[in-house]
Amino acid sequence: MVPSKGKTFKTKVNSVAKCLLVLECFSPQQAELSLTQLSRMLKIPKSTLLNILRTLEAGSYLFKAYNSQNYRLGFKLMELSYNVRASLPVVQYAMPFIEELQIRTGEIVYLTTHINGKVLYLECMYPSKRAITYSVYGRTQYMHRTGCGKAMLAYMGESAVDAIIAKWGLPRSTPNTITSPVKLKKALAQYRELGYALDNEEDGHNVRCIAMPIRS
Amino acid sequence: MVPSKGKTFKTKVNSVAKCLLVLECFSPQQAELSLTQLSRMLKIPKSTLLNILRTLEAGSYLFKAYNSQNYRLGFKLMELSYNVRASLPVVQYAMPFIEELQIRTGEIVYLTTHINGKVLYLECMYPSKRAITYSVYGRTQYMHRTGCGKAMLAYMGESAVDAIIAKWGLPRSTPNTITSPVKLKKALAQYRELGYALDNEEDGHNVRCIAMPIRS
DNA sequence: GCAAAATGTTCATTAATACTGAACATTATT
DNA sequence: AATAATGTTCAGTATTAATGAACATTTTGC
Repeated sequence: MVPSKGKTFKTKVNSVAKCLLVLECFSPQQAELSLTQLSRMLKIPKSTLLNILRTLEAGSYLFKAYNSQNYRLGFKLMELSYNVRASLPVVQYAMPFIEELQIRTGEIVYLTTHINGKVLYLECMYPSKRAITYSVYGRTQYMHRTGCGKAMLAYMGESAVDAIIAKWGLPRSTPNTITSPVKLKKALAQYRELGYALDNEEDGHNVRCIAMPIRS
Repeated sequence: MVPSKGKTFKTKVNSVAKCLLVLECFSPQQAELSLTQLSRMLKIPKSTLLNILRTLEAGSYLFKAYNSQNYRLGFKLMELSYNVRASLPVVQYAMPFIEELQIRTGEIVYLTTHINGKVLYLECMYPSKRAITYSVYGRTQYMHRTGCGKAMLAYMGESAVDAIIAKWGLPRSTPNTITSPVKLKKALAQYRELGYALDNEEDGHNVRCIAMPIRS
């Protein structure tokens, strides 16, 4: 369960755990990574890593960037994520409601869940006047600085909330971000009374938000 | 490269290759799979597989479906696919053109690439009147029965086209689907002359399509 | 354009551990 | 309740994943 400090997961198959960690090294900020970079990040010898990288590459989970030796996340992951989504009944069921909500309010509507203590965006619907319907599908964000995240936190046990704070901290994004555990918990209690959560420019300037939890 | 018949990839790390094959067993039609099902599909002993499944589960690449013992693809894959997309400059660059094309034609516009001999949908833009902007991002489709696929085939070498036919065949979807390699190649030659490819209800009824390749 | 540094790749050895089947536990079915 | 099917544990063994040193290649600095 708990990652043993330093090395891999220590949960069963070592080389598999390593290959998963490799995939998680990439991010929008770090779209390309070299063998040595990965080796340094994961503290795995280059020769060991190369075997893993080649296996991932053979399966289209990674590919070598054009005219560089660096690796990038491969298209196979897109294909798989389509299967995740296509088999998520929540999204299908929720779409009509999302649409109605969008039309009634004229605002952007998001559908989210949580994974590993972070908000995961599943679906969104923009006002039709807005030109580019940039897909947020798969994006993650800290829970404490979004309405959606706080709505979910409000209905978790205190120990679960503490675990998330311990894991990710409460990093600040704007002057309004709640960065104190005590204040956060007070806010959560308030949201429980209200039945919905608010975000008052806690993540982005001029971004306010109201969020309702869907329970069970 | 070529998967050795029966077992795994035979490309370097065995257990990693197996874990990748596990992920690829799932599909929208087979969203849930049990240990025994997977064991039968992959011809891997249950006890071996269980270790791999647990490792994948620990990393949120799989999870156990509520009130059943079956596995499902996990949210981590969504997260990763977001990183794939966010780091794809093509999508960013192409969006303004896609938008313009959509507005000028009033039709649905797709941006696709290819992976492993199939079409992969990257982005789409619907007419604003259309209510549900169902995301196709990550969907795959046979190349021979879509305009996009044939536009790409038209500019591949003949050996590459043959390899794709050998790999996937030319399965029929409508009476108009091209199911003969010879006819397909004639069509491709025609598209090369035209500079664009057509789809005349070859995949779905009442679905026609025109497709242009973006080269280099 | 050359030398130096950094990065990528190969390979043989071995220590580790992934794999396995048989036994047991649990759940589903009749 | 009995039976079948599926999931889980475990300890031994052989496979092979992991490794560092040597070599190849690419990039950098001058």
